[in-house]
Amino acid sequence: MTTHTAPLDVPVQDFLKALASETRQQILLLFADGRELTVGEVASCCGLGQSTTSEQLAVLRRGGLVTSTRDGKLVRYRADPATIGARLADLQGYLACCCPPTSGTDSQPDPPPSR
Amino acid sequence: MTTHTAPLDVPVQDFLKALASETRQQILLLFADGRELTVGEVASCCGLGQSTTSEQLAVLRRGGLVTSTRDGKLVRYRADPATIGARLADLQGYLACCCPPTSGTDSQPDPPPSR
DNA sequence: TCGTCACATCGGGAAAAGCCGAAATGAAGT
DNA sequence: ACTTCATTTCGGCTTTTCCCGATGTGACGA
Repeated sequence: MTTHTAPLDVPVQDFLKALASETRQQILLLFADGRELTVGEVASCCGLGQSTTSEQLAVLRRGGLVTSTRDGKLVRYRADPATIGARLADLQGYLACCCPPTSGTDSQPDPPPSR
Repeated sequence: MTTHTAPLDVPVQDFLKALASETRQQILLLFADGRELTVGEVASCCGLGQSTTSEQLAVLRRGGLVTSTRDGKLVRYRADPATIGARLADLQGYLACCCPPTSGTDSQPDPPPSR
């Protein structure tokens, strides 16, 4: 019942870690509107090395943000909306223990910043 | 209007970075149910040094997850549900460009995990 | 089989994050 | 004014993350 201090499961941790990088955020945006991209395409779009891109995509995949499939000698990456939604819901559940009655699902326009 | 690759604003970045640390996740759980805690209390609960705890709490505050107020010589920290909700909503909006129709806005308790 | 192309994995160097103890700040109380 | 106590800020060390070039792996075509 009450969301009693559960240490936040690993998939959600990987989700957050994957998201907590400006480079990976940038990469993720390339997959907007269900676009599919290869490693090389992502690399040249971001100006990153090929190996770096492969690694970052692996982190995103571990975080459940993208999936990959082989297509010949290419590997196509795309966003994984289902898992993203699931992780997001898990995160909300985790944070619910801290924001009890605030209708946490709603979007507040602009609460005055504290600093 | 279409979710055109917007680079994710800084407050949300700070939110994600604050959340992407096991230590800070653990700290955050201490504030469940609207509990208020001082730096020293958090430190002894987590087994961290006081200076470390102060720094981590500062990161959480920058991320909009907690707020602080002085109370005499103590500083009381508590969760900031309003800002948390707002950042969460921003994050959902950001991710919406990748998860188009997945009912990402809804908070369902138990979506079957994909792994 | 051999070569090639796309990607993954492997060392390694630079930058950032995490943690600590020590010193500085701020707010009481004496 | 001085002391005390909680917190913050300051060096510094250790660990992790980020990025790269080089090497390994798997798939295709000649």
